[in-house]
Amino acid sequence: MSRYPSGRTAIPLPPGVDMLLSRVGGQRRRLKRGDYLYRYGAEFHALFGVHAGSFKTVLLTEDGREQVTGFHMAGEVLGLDGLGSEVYNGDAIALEDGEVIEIAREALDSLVRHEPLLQRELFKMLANEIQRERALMVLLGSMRAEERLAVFLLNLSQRLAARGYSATRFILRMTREEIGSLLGLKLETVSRILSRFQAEKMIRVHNREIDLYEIDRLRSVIGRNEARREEVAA
Amino acid sequence: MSRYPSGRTAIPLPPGVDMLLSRVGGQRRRLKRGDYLYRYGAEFHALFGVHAGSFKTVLLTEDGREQVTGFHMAGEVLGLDGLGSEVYNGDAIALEDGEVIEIAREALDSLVRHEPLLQRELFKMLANEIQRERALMVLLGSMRAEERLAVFLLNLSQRLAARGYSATRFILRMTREEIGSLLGLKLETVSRILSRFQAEKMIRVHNREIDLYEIDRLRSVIGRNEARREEVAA
DNA sequence: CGGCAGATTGACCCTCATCAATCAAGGTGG
DNA sequence: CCACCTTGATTGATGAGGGTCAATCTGCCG
Repeated sequence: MSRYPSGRTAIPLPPGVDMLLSRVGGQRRRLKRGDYLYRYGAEFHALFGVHAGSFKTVLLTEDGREQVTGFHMAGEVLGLDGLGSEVYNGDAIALEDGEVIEIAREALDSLVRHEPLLQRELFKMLANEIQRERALMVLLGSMRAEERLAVFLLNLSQRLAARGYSATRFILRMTREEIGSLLGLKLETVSRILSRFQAEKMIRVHNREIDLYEIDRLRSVIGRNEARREEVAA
Repeated sequence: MSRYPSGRTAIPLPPGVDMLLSRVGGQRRRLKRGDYLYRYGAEFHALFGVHAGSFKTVLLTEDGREQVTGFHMAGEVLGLDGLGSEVYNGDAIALEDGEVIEIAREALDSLVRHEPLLQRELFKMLANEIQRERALMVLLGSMRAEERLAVFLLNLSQRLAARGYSATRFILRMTREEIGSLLGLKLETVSRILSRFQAEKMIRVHNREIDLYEIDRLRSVIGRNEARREEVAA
């Protein structure tokens, strides 16, 4: 289960993504930090498998609000929500230089028709996205700031580890403001709580560099408030 | 495109749902208030089209949190997120007596294989669910309590109107606590804000009965805070 | 008629937003 | 190569919006 894919970067892809890319992977595209992968309202023409770098997806509302809906790294697929509609429903922006593989809608459509397995895989990916967002809803709806940050750090750590990177030492690719936007907090709050975690010796923060010293204690931050009502059921 | 599927109540179904039900609709099932339509972790065997009544979907987390993820009425389809996995990922519970139409996975699988249109429809429904949840994320992440309730009331009103019911007068099928759970607020806050809206003569509340007197003012509650930073772009 | 779940309202307090000052790190142009 | 400027991060002081605790009220059902 634990592998050290060393190499330039031998990234273990999730099986579904792997299948998708090997069958319908097309054009590659390089992006520089700040580049838009796609924009809100643009015609949906392809999914994108992230090959290198990281991205944020942003949702814009009519009334001028904007909110980060996720950070995405190698091995993840962007644009899924466009599948059902004709346009992209938000922006996707590179947080650093990166590269994606296009999965053209056409190629997808025709292949999916003849490949039940692939079709199943797509449904699964859509469903996973729904799951991911529900988890965020719970976070936004019921967690206090400390818990949100703990979840955020642990989630990042876990995803990086799954890709063969260190689970305890990594670089944040996004600003405090972007983190705050995802978590429903202001950047000052994000900053303060990271500092607090550091003061409590659970982590070390220096700008974008993060060291997780005590993952267990970090984990125990989650749910250390809020009435735990059950414990023992009648 | 617009059809009025008979019945005592002429409920205009969304076209996708209509198609789905007419092609793969199977067993009907009656439920009483409080009954579970499906439970977290149960094997996924069918989607459900709501034919009458209303339901709440609830997400449960490992650490004992639970959160309402949506309220659903006639014409909506439940269980979509199970498509990609083998189990249901939350509970669905009847808020009042109701009836659903089962769409068995088997029937679905085989028919979808030969029906690109139906397949497309399913993708669209999944994508819509993602959209719906993103909207909730923005609500939870960036709106104040008043705004959340305004959005909630307007959304309910609009969905009821789309089904042929009054847009200005309706009965809430859920408790204050359930509303709060969806909106990330405590029931006391929900109650207070409804009272405030009433004091400002925008609505009338009496327990579960709601009258929307001034939909426009209610609409203007949304976004009447929060720095509107652009207005005129450079 | 009594009991109970749900709703309302009040008082108080805590968390987080807001406003603001300072600091650190890059990038750029001289 | 260094001074300058900009962007992002940190930290403090203050206050408001909701959470929490608690009392009361209202239907509703047995």
